[in-house]
Amino acid sequence: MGASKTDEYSQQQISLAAMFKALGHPARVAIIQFILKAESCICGDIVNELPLSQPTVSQHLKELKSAGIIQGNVEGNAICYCLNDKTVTLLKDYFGSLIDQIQLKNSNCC
Amino acid sequence: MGASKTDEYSQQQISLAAMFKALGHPARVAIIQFILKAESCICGDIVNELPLSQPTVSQHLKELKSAGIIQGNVEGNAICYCLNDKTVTLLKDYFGSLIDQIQLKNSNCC
DNA sequence: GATAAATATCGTAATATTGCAATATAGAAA
DNA sequence: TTTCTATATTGCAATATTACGATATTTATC
Repeated sequence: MGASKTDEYSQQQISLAAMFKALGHPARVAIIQFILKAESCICGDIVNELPLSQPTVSQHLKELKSAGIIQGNVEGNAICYCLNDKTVTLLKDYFGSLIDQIQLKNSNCC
Repeated sequence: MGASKTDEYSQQQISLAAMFKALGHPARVAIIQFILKAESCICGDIVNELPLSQPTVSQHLKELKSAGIIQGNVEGNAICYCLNDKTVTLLKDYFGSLIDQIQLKNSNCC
């Protein structure tokens, strides 16, 4: 097949996986880090920072955006990309509760 | 092309992305949650829990293992899969520092 | 050793991802 | 309205992922 059986999992599992997947590429990690580090988050600056062509960066931005991790706003004839605080909070909470469970259990039985 | 240009990123970006990628599938999120929830982490129990065939589950386990997120130990003629605390701690620290930066900046400029 | 049970690997089909050149679109400025 | 600049989309090739049946491997038990 090749397609994943997304109808067999909980909604929480699906969205958690989708957020992780969006972060699961070095270019996209680099984009997030750049947005955090830089003064501005203008698309063109991100393109200049990464070792990828403009269309490829645009595609990665689109993926981060459709996963809800970033958002883009028109700013003159450029686009300003920023983190979507709501999704980041959600991810932090999901991930945090996983970590809490791990630490409660000290669960390495092997 | 299709292959990612992994030689163009920092080691930290590459490993962070690899860990996120390993978690970026609902089946693998479900596996982690099951290992956390269940008393045991026997491979066969995971296979029974998931809506996937044994070979497919085995493949997902292999991916989690090669990303360092879980480890497997032989236990009789079964295999006991558990979280790898070291990697989980690493992931938590990486991710935590991302979150810290986000909260310091309150960085949505758009 | 032979058999059974648990897990891994192989082979392969279907689909998704990654990357880029070429082109399209949108807004600013002339 | 033409032109320039910034970004998005399209089309396509290369590669990776997902899934499973068939089969191999491993370990326990007889």
